[in-house]
Amino acid sequence: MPFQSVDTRVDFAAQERALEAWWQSSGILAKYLARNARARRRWSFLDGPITANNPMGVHHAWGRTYKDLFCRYHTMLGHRQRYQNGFDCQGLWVEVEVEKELGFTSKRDIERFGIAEFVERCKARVLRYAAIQTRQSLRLGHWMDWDNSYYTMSDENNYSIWMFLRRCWERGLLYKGHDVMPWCPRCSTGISEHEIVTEGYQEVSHLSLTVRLPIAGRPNEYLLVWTTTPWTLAANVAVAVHPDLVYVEAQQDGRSYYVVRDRMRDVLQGKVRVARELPGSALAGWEYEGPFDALPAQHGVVHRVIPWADVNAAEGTGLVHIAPGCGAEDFALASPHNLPVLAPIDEFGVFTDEYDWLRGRHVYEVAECIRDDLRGRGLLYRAEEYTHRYPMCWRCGSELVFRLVDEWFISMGPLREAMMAVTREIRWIPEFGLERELDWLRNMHDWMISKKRYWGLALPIWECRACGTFEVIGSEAELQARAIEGWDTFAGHTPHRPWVDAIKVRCPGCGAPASRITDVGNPWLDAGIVPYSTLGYRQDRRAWERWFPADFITEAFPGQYRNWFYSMLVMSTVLENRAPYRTCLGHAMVRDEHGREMHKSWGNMIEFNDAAEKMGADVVRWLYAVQNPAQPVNFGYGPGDDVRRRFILPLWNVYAFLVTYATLDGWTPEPGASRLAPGRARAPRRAAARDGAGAAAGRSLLDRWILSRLATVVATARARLDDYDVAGAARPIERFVEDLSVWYVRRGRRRYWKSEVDADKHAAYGTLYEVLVTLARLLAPFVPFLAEALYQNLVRSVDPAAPESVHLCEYPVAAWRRDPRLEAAMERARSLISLGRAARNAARLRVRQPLSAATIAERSRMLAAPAYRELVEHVREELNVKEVRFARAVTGLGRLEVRPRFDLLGPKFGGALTTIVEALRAQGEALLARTPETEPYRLTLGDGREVVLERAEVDVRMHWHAGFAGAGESGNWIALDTSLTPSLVQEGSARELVHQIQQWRKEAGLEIADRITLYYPDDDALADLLRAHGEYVLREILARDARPGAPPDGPGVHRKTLRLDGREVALAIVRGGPNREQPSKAGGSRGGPSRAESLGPCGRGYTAPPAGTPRLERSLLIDDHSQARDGRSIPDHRRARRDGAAGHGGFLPEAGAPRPGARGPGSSARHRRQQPEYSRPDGRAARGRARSRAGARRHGAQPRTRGCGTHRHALQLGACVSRRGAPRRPHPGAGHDGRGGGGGGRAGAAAAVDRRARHHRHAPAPALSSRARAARSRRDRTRGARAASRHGGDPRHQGRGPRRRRARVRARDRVGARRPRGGRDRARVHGAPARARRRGRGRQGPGCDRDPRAGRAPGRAPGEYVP
RNA sequence: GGGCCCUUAGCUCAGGUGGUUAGAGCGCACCCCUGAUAAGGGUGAGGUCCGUGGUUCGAGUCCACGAGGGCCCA
Repeated sequence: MPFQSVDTRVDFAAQERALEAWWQSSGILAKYLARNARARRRWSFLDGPITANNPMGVHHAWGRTYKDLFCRYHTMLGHRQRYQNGFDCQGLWVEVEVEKELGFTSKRDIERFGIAEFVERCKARVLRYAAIQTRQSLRLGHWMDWDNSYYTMSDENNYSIWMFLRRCWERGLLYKGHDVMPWCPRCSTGISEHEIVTEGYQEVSHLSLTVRLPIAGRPNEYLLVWTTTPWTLAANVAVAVHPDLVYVEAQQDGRSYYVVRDRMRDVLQGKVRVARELPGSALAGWEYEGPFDALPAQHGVVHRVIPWADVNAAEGTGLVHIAPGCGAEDFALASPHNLPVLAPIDEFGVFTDEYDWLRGRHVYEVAECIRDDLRGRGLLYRAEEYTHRYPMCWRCGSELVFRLVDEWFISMGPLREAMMAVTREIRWIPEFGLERELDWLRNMHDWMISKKRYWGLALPIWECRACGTFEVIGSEAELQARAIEGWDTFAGHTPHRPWVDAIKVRCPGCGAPASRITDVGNPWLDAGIVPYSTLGYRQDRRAWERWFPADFITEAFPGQYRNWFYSMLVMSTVLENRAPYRTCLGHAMVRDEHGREMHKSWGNMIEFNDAAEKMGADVVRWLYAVQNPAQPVNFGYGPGDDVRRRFILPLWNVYAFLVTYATLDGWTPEPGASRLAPGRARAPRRAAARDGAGAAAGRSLLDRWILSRLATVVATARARLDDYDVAGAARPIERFVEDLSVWYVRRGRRRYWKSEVDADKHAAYGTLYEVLVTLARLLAPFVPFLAEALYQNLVRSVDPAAPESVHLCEYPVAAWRRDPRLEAAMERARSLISLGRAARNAARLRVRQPLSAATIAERSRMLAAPAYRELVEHVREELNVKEVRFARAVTGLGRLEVRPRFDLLGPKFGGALTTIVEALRAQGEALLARTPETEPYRLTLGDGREVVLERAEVDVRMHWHAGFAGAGESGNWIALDTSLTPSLVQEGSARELVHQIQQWRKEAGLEIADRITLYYPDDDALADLLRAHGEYVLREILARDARPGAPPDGPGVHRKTLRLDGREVALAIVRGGPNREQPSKAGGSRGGPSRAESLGPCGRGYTAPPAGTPRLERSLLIDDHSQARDGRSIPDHRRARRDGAAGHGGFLPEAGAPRPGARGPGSSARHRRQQPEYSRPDGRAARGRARSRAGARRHGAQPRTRGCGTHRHALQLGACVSRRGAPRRPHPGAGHDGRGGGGGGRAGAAAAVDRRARHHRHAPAPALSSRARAARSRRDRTRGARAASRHGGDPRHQGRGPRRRRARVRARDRVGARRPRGGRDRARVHGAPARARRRGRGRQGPGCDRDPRAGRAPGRAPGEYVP
């Protein structure tokens, strides 16, 4: 059965939905889960539970991509797994959302509503969102055993925590503590320290009071204290001073105020007089009258001044109001100073009975009353608004207060060392995770595990009201055994409030009935127990051991070092003193595509469902896969589109290419080839043997190269995935796909087009097929949908016996022969092609013009080996030359010039320089030839002396012989023979004609398969061209015939005057015409020589689509973009390109004729007519040209001229690239970009000349005139200033010149001449110490005369550097 | 105040254990190709690798100090 046709314009999201449906209907997921059910080797993954409280976001998709990827990878390796997903169910975050649903504002609402009903609502919400998240995860392609997810609200999870707490209690780690802690009055709960994250603080404005407190026994003397929380004054018991700071007694209006000296001017308004200075220690021990001594709670409190080292003089008065019941630091002072602790507010933030007139008032609303009361009693010094950062409730946004509470804690001190030891056993990725975790452990406080809420773990602590004894119940069985009442109420319910609260047990101390404390547990207990609860620890210890510890966990690391990673460490250390996981991969946060945090309110949040539908899940996954997990990812539709264009589309197009041509050729893989991916796990060796089995005969070097690359990338991917390095695997795969697309397929294309079916074509199909099938398996864990789409068509459609899904296959092994030499040689060939193109660019020789030869001079002579002749053939074809030769040395193609660096040698040799210059001129080439690459030059002077020149101290440049243009890099050169023979020119003209007619065909609206007849002027020189190349031309343009003379009138006749070789040629094409032949790729001229081959290098092998071209091919080939298919608008720049192509395809329209696509009066074609020097005989494609000219006009540049012009036939083109250089376009700096021209005028012009001179890569830089030097100096100042302005005007940045210059030097090296040594060498000033040398390097070049370091440099004439 | 991390092109980022001339994508300029075409390719411009000092034959990379930013803790 043949392949299914492939659309290159696939809707990936729709395809993903279809595949998901197919997986569902075919039960593939179930088969995947069962695939390794009996495997001996296990891989244990433990899922960090996702909070099932809202739909999942794109940030969850990052971790879920990792989770799914590694599970799939290990599945394909044949490892048995549990595939269990987890949902986090209990906790305040769920309560908050349910409260919102019900419109509640406080805990009282919940109690009125009924705890039982409220808890049921919480459960229902969790189940609802768990289902939603499950669906979303499946959309992401996240395959887990979704019917077997764990829920932290399950009985097993809760009872496992009971077991853990019981163990803590038995070890004496559990205690009830009093603490002053951040408290949310609205939620009526304490907020643990690690819940007050940075975002938990906000800028708010509070009423701040400065209060004077009368000192006992010192009439008219007052302590001045300052507070931003007036309500805490009611609980004041002390004032703290720093014993070592200097305080003053300041007199004002007949009163004395004590305040720290440094703050006196800020605190005291108006005139003051300093009576004396005294250390804080002198104040300590003084007693004073409290601000609210009349309140019942304050009865008997003696207010004292106490010393405290943490007092500072940065704000306030230097005297700190202390209320131990209202602040954590204050509370810490209570015990050492024996201070009473007053707790003024209840759990709702309301003042208690002992606060008299404040009783019943809310802490949020008393600031003004307190101010007024103090003012009325003459104690207020000042009141003002004060803005500061203040902690807020992370759930409801209410301001937190500090409150004295009873809470339950696990003491961490005894666990600290053990936990740190356990932590060190774990592999942390990124590595700094270890330090972060250890740092947290070093600093961790006792863990507060209680919360005064409703929906959560029922802490199994039963406390006796009578005697205060408490105990911890460790299991449901124990609870039943111990229950003395309430069991009937509880039985049949989950261990949650309110049902479990009904149970009473007998106090072991006094025998009285003890009740459960009403607190629920910290939710991190719920998540931390899962290495035990989900693996059956309580049921079967041996079964548990098979999965414990987890091989791998992964979550977002901000937060989890102190949350999930941490709570698992605590619980596992207590229970088993073992690490609960072996490898912990943390990843950073998701930000928007501009790097900003995502916030709903900022409008830059992307919903997961939107991302999946707009980008596709594979794009989302790949975007995460290539990301460095340690760095925040910038997520958005822009980056998603990058992924699509960069990776997904090229891969898809290669796949479509194979399928299209294989279908046309009727090619199918050999029977063995489709068995590449068996479904059952097998020993790696056998898999390896099979992966390499397709190594058929007839494979070209190109085939062997791509298979070698494939083997390399497969090996890399496996090694990186084994090391939990996703990006390390994904990035090389992406590079491989690029190689496959832009090199293997592009270079190999004609092998698929050609008519005959031979071994080479089989090898081409077989190789590309093997690569793609392997890629499908390689990519299956990364992009499961795309991989499946490829696999289903490439494998399943031709081999029903193959595994049903790519996800049931084995992961590929690197079985093909790796040939590093071949890979290196191919790199070399590609590099030489790139250099050759650069040379063509520089010589203004478009690729369409064939040249006679290219000559390669290679340092290591890698390509000259007979075995690599095929690679040379690629070079030849890509560069469109008739022949590639090898030269022993590049010196035969040009003259190497060795020039001294006057700026460096001058200071070194002084007057002797002239003899050195002469010697260099005389023996330069010989010197280069005999000096090994890494050694300095030893130059013999005329008088017989030898001097040693560092490689940096000379410039080496290449002057190509006339008729050559070349480029080199790293000792490898390629030179093009630019001489044109009439025959070459004619061949180029033929291709030019074809090119123009092809454009015309498009413009005329001809279908790609339409046949035409060409009519041409009888007496024109075109006849010669057609005589020589007619067959080629006709074939290319799909013409049945070319006829001299005028065409008949009638429909389907198109006339046009083309511009060819500087002449205007009036042509006509007519659709249809006499039927001369029916060439057909599928069945036509098979057996004859392939068109591509018969044409030689200039024939690009145009094979006509057959008469009955199948629909599938047409969908791929037909060039009809007149309508956007789905109504999407074409981006402007693309439309411009399209219009440009249709409107003026490199020829001149007839005079006066309106041109389709012309865009207004300034359009390029008209401009061209008015500026004949623009006319180009070669008719190069005009799109970019038109744009560039438009751009040039905008920038006021002159039209460029071309020296070769219409006489190009007769010219030896080498003249254009002779040592004086071809006429050039202006240097971009000379006005195009508005940069270099600066202020215009003479200086600007001189600067432009200077730059242009330097742009002449083959021309030695002229010694600069003093005027040019001055001009450059001015220009450099401008540039420096501009650079400085980019850096906020910092003059340190002005010396940017050297960098720029180095870049220019490099560019020159590449194209024109090469100085075969490193830039670092250049800095090796003889005898100078390293540091000075580095400075020396930085000194050369423009801008250095303003370099503050320049004065320290040995002298350099500013104009002497060589650009 | 302590710990950890970051700072490389206009933007976003790569750059094991020190080693030729620091790279990619996007953007920009120019060009090519027109059978992957709502594409593709090439060439080029653009860098004080945050700064200073040190170690070293050699530092983007190692060390110290400093600056700015982020996270965590106090």
